[in-house]
Order: sequence, then structure tokens, then C-alpha cells
Amino acid sequence: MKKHKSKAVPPPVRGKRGPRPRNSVTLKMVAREAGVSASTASRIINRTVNVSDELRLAVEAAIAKFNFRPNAAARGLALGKTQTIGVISQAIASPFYGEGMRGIEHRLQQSGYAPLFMSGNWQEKEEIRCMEELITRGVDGIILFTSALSDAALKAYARKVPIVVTGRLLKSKGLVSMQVDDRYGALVAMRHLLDLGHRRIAFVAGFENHPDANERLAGYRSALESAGIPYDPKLVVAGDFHEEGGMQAVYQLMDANIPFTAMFCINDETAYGACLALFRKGMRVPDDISVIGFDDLRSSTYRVPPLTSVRQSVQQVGECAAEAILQMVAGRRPQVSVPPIELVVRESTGRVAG
Amino acid sequence: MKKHKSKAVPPPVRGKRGPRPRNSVTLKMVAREAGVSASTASRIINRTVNVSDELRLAVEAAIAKFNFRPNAAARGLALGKTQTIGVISQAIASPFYGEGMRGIEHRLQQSGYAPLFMSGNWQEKEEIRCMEELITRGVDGIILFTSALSDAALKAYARKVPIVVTGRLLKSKGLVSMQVDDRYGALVAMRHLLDLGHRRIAFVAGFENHPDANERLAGYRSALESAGIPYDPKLVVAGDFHEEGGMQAVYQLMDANIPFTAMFCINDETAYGACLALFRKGMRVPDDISVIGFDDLRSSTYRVPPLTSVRQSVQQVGECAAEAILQMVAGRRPQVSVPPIELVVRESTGRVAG
DNA sequence: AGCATTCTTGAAACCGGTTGCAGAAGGCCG
DNA sequence: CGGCCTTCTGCAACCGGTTTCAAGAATGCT
Repeated sequence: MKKHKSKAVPPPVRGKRGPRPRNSVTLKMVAREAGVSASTASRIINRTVNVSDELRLAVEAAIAKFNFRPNAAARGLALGKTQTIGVISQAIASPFYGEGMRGIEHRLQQSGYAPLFMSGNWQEKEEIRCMEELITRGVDGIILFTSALSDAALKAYARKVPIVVTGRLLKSKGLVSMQVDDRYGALVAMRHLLDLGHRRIAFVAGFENHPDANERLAGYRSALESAGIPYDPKLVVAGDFHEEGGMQAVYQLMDANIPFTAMFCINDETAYGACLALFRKGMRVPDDISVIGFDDLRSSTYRVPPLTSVRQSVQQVGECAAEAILQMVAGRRPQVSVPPIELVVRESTGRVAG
Repeated sequence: MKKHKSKAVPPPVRGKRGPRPRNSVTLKMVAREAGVSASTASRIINRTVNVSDELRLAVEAAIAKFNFRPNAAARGLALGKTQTIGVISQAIASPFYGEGMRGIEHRLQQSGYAPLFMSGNWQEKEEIRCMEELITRGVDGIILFTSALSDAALKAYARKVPIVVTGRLLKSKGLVSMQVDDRYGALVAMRHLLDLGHRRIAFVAGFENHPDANERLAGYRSALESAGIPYDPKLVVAGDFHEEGGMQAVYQLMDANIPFTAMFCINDETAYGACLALFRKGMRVPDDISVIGFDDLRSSTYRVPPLTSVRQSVQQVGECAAEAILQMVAGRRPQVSVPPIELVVRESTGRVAG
């Protein structure tokens, strides 16, 4: 198996290229089958220019015959884009983020872009790893469905790739943010409880200094103020955005003998935990204590009793975020909109016990 | 800077290449900065061969200086692999699939492979679309976390890319399947209810002919048989694997005045729905009716009352699936293992009312 | 009919990496 | 001190598409 040799320009030596297992059908094969060049085939596939019907049909037949699908890596390399949107949420198994991802997936489906989901698990370091990974993979845009990164870090990344971030307000080149009106949502929740006659309303917050939590606390306070009820810091206890935090909050309040007739929980998961702890303490919801959540997760419909909640449609937030990033990668300035906030009254809230 | 010239082949015309916005730093730039060729830089990055410390340090410095990250598309094209595992589940927002994906994500994290999640929504057509998309994108392997595809279709795909599928038993080249022992799980659940003295036990099934559902039904029947209790088909009602189905099942049973003291639900979500419907009918769980689920979703811990369930650790199934696909892409034959089945007794089941 | 213009089409450059091959450099031995 | 072996390193082929450029064909116009 001897190869000849040339002086100035050695001719292409088509040696076997190592153990590279290629089996897929390539554009070139399709083109040969259809009797055209690869360029023409490419143009037909992408409708880049007009081509005679005859050739078009020949190529389409060849594509069908071989069941040809262009290699995404090659296309991505040539085009400099991957038709992929990176999506970083905090936990893939969480019902909250699940609904958001579902919204993103749904909106992206019809667009030819595919989502690439990763989870930051509320750790700044992990989130950075995700960002680097996504950028390496050449995603065309990134949605941060809530983020643990600093504003400055976000702005820096936004210079490399279009970014949409939810859960904060931040304006910068190549970056769009979407914030739901947490304060107003909290106001709506509180108004509902106040209308039912509650005066001693506990608030189960999130981690301290979490922006969402602060806004909702502000709404809590302003609602009390409007109703002429003095703010009692003893009624505000920290949580962790999860069931565990809701449970601890109830234990803490009851063990300290702080009286209350209703609880406003920072999110539905916290409310679930609160309900369970109340159950353990022998309190009935809503007869003894009313409980209201925030987010209106799908599962809240099926709690026993079904949970009253402030609805912000996480799924719709996801859809809006996807819509925005699509606008951005298309080079347009996106119209950001957020879904409306509404109160969903179910059976975990009732008139204060007379 | 004169280049040599050849006759037949016209010299490369380095024309401006249209409006292609490239901004990223390339291997070539790094190599030039470090004073080596691109090949050497590549070899250093991939540790393909030994290189003198001097050059290694120079290249590493250049990489750090430019914050260089190799372009994944180019690498994927050259290597013919993408370091990506496609994962198809049925619904990204479902707690069941969420836990599975979490397991997969967790196992893959430490391996250098990234998961690419897509959802089939229980539609064969959508699942095919996902498969095609994943293959186009050149994923190195695919995990089907349950699948609506036929065995034959699966085998066909397995010839193009390594596949791991959960929820069925199927052996073929390039394909590994993982099935949990549904029948045994059902047996465990039933034994628990029987031990508590229940004799009239309803079974809320899934869709008809769903393999999991059939296996669990078989377990249900065999448990009854061992206990010497005749099988009463009126106690078996169809569900849909969701809350809605659980609710309808309860209504159907009670409207038909079929007496029962316990319910075995095909999965936890169904059990949630059943609990709610029982609540609506004024029945208490577990005082009047005991309810047991299957899967032990995380949220079952926080139901009111906390749900007794058969645990198969969906997350661990995900981890095992990920482990298996990693073995396969590495060219090894995987050792498939599935997590053990165990009964988690909580508060939704109790002694039959005397 | 003759010339300008527009359409089609293919050859080859290019995207940014990896890698076979071979030449250069250094080490060891007789 | 020359020959043979290793070890490093660079050139250029390649992965599979897209796109520029230019040539050839077809059409339009006077």
C-alpha cells in the first residue's frame, strides 16, 4: 500500500483517518445521487436562491431516499450559530422551575430553536460553570430563569451573548430583564386576607435579602398600613422557599405563642409545608388558620384543601422570556411583557373565626 | 510574505467573507500568542502527547490570557462526537420526570457530558421529532426516560446511536433497557394494606394496556390471590396517571355505591387526586379510607396527610440510566442495575375501621 | 443580430478544531 | 563521529456543511 510522493505540492493523501466511525449520510452523497454539486444541494435545502424545479425535485428525492439530515455541528460551524437557546434555571425537578421551563420549551418549539437546559442549584459557582458551558457550546442566546449572578457579571456576559433574565430589573446592552410585580402580588394576597377579616397575619419570607422576598415583604407591609394595622415584626419569619421552611415557620410561631389567624407564604411550596405543620399541630385549614401562597403551581389545585394563591403563571413568564430571547437573536429589540397577576381563591382561606 | 504557486490549482483567494460576525478567540490566536502551531496547542489542551514544559506553560498562559474556550461545534465536527447525551422524557414540568431528569443531570455532571432535554408529551409523533432532532444534533447517546415508541422503532434507532430506555424490557444491539419491578412494587403496596386489615381495596389503574399499569395490576391481583380474596373487577377503575384520573376514579366508585376501605393508586399523582375527591365527598384519609401511591415523589412527604407510597427512587433510576449510557458511549457493555423497591409508610394508610 | 443583464450552477475557500505523517532535534550506542 | 531511536513539533488533510466568486446559460433590449 505504497503512496507516491511529489515535490512541491504533495497531492492530497487520502489515507484512512484513524478510527473515526462515520456512518451518517452527508450532503455530498445526496448531491451526487441527485446529480448536482454540494453547493446547489445546500442552496436548495436552505432556499437561499432559486433553482430550477427539475433539480429541486431531484435533490428532494435524494434527501427522502437517504433520509438525510444535515449535521448540526457542521452547520453550526459554518454559520456561527447553533439554533440553540441555553436555559439556566435553579432546579430541574422543582415544580416552579418546571413550569417555567415548560413555557420556554413550548414557545421555542415552534421556532426551530431548541432549548438546552441546565441547573444552577442556587449556587453562583455552578451557575458560572453553566454559563461557560453554554457559551462554549455556542448557544445563540441564554435565558436565566432567575439567577444567582451579580448584575455586573450579567452585564459582562451580555456582551458575549444575548441574555434574558427573570426576577430582577436590569438594563444593559444585549440584556433584557423581566420582573413580575411582586409587591403588587403581595398586596393582592393581603387584601384578600384582610377582606376575610384577618388582622393577625403571619408572613413566611424567603432567605433574607432575596430581592423577590423583599418586594413581597414590602407589599405585606404596605397592605397592613393601608388597613391601619400596625406592623408586628414577630409575625414575620424567615423561610427557604421550600416546604421545610414553611414547616419551621409554623413551629416557630406557635412555640413562641404568637397568635395569628392567617399566613401569607412567600410561595406555594412554603405554604405546603405550613399546611403540614399546622396539621401536625392539630390546626385545621382554613377553619382555624387561613393559608395563602404565591405562584399558583399546578399542584396547588390538588392539595387538600386546594390552596388559595396569587397567580403569576410561571409558564407564561417562561413563554415571555422565550419570546424575548427569540426577538433578540433575530436582532430586534424585544417587547417585554409579563403575564398579569391574579388572585385564585380556593379553599385554604376563609373568614376569620368569629 | 509570498506564497508558492502551483499551476492547476489557483492560489487561495482570501476574499472578505461576508458579514460573518465572529468575535470569539480561536485556537490559532492562542497558538500564535504562545509561539507554537495550532496542532501543538491542540495537543496540549487535549493531553494527546507529551510536550515540553516550556511550551505547555506558554500555551496555558495564552489560554488564560484570552480566556480561550474551544468551539464545541468545531470540535464536534472534527471528532464526530459532541459530549452530549440526549434525554427524552414525557413532560418537563412533571414531578415524576423532574426527579428522573435530576438524577440524570446529577450523574452526567461529573462526566463531562451535558444532557440535552426534550419532552415527548406522550405523543409518539412528538417523540419521533425529538429523536430526529437529537440525532441531527449528533448526540453521543440517548436516554429515553419512558417512551411511547414501539419496540421496533427503538431497535431501528439503536442502530444509529446508543440508547437506554426505561420502563420496558427489551434487548437489542446498542440498546439497553431498565425496568423496575412494578409487579413486586404492587405486591408490597397491597401487602401493606392487607396487613392493615383491608379487604375491599380499589385499584386506580393507568391507561389501558400501558405496560407499567398491567404489571402493577398483575401485582394487585396476585396479592389478593395470596390473601384468598376474590378479585372483583368493579374495584378496578381506569385512571390517567394524573390527579384528574384519581378524582374521577373516586367519584366513579362512590357514585356506583361500590364499597371499599382502601385505594391503591398507580402513582402518587393519581393518589393526590383521589385524596382530594375523597375530601370533597366528606371522607377522611386514613380514618375512613386508606390511600397508597407509587413512586414516592418528593412532594408526597408534604401532603396532608403525608402519603404512604412505594418508593422506587425515580432519581436513582435516572442516575442508573445515565450511568448505563455513559458506559455505552465509552464502548463498554453496561452493568444495568435498578434501585431497590421499598415501602414508605406515612399517614395516609391506617387500620381498617372496625 | 449584438450586447448588456440576470439566472443558474459548480469549484473552492472557509468555519475552528483534530490528527496522520514526516522532518527536526536530541540521546544513545558502537 | 555517524547511524538509529525517541521525542517534539508543524504542515496540511479532514470533519460536513455554507457562501463567495466567476463562468456559462438564458433572457432582455435596441
